[in-house]
Amino acid sequence: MSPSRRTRRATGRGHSGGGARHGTAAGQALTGSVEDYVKAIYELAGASGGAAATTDIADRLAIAPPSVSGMLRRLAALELLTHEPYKGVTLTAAGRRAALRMLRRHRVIETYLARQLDYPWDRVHAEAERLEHAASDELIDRMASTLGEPAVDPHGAPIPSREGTMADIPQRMLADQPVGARTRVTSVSDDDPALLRYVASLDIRPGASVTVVERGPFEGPLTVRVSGKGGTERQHVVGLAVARAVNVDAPRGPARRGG
Amino acid sequence: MSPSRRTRRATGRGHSGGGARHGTAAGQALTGSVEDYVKAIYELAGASGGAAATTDIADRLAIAPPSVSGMLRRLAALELLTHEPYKGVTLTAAGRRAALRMLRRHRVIETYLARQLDYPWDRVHAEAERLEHAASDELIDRMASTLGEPAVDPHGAPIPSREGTMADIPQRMLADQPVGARTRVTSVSDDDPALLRYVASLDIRPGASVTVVERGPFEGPLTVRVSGKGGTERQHVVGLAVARAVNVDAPRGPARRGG
DNA sequence: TTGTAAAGTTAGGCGCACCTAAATATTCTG
DNA sequence: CAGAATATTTAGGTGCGCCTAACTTTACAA
Repeated sequence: MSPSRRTRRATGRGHSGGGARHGTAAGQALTGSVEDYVKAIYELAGASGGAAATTDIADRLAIAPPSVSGMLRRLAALELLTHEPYKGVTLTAAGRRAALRMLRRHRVIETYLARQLDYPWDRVHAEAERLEHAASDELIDRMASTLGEPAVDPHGAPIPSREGTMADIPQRMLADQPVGARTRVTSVSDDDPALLRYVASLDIRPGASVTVVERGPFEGPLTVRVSGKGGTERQHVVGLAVARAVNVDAPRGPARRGG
Repeated sequence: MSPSRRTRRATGRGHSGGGARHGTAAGQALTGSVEDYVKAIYELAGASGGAAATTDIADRLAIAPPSVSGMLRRLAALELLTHEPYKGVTLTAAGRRAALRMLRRHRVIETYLARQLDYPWDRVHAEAERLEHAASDELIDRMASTLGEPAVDPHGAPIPSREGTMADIPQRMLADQPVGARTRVTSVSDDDPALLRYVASLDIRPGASVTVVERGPFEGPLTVRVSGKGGTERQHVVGLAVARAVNVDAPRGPARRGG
């Protein structure tokens, strides 16, 4: 068994340690870390191509700011973003492409887990967070195809297409809606399972109608009326954290009429 | 946004760098590397608890022998194996448990990909090789449950149970069968996609009947008669690499009668 | 039994991705 | 506009998991 060994190793990895784990077909092979950074920056800066701050990235990835500083230098060298020291970073076209690819992976996986494997709403995120780095493009596409190319994930977030385009659904936080506005829930932020479970227990899900009935003073809690799919109508008082996690579409005409 | 950061980071990762990526519920949290080593050693040493050689491990993982030496020391510290320097390594009970867990993950994923996502036979292995490290135990169990707790993977290898036990199907290589023996294919080694495609093209799959008709001299090629499921009967000359990748169960009575 | 080939180990390095502590730049506030 | 608070970067360090080169142990054969 001796000659085969040298041969195989000589063919594969070349020289020094560390490095990328697996190929991804699109462009270079990115590590899981790089993928996480790019996705986080995209989510912070938005599709508009704005800048993201070091501290915000650090916060989102639960990493110390100096570590982020160092990594940003490497991401800039990879031409995934431009870095103006002390100012912030902006994704390049390649960076946005990489980010949208990860967003697609994440959301396709979430949708697949929920629909095909009966995963509960609040657990798909954590599972997808790990699988999105390990799945091949083929697997993602097979999942999407099995699901009939879904347009949104279980939390209502739009799924980027295979080609890397995403519907730009205008999002506004429930927290910003005026009293009396009748809105439709488009999506719910998915990164806190406990909050997600709580929101679901209030029947606040994509598609539900929510009307702001009252608003406490000094950024206080909101009283909202929720019309679920089954015609149910309930009223709740929710804190700002909840109101900020819920995104709604355009107001659907003033709800109040007689008062 | 400043106070939340310190808090979150202080809660999570503690101090120094590197380390495990994600928890696995069973025992400690093992890195992907550790999982690969343990699985490889199990496959080399067999369920019988034999010893594995450094070079063989290195060969199987496509890693240089000194790297393996170093890692074995760490695996020994984790009490997953015992290491007699210059002799070889033997998995402990914990090591065998960890290996069987990985084997289950790998084979459940392979089966799921093939049955639910129409993955071709020869591509499930590579995909599973990456997913097995990222999937949670919950996901594996949901997959297995969806499939009706399958007993074997697409290549015929037995799937360890949730509790970590595996049917010990006696395996013998087709290459070792005597001329005239009529055997049933139990499994086909899955790590070489090209070989797998070739074997499939000969209708040699788990369940097929194979009779050794002739055997070339000096470890030469074998002539085999293959009876597929559809009652087809074909004859092929296969090389030793193929004959060694195909495992068969007990001979099913002598096939020849008048000869 | 002794000499050599093969297998295995030690020694010394490297890149990645993280860390803390300390310096520096920017932004707010009085 | 000075000083404080905050954001960011530099400096120096760690463990992991790999590498090559060189050495040691073991196994086999003359």
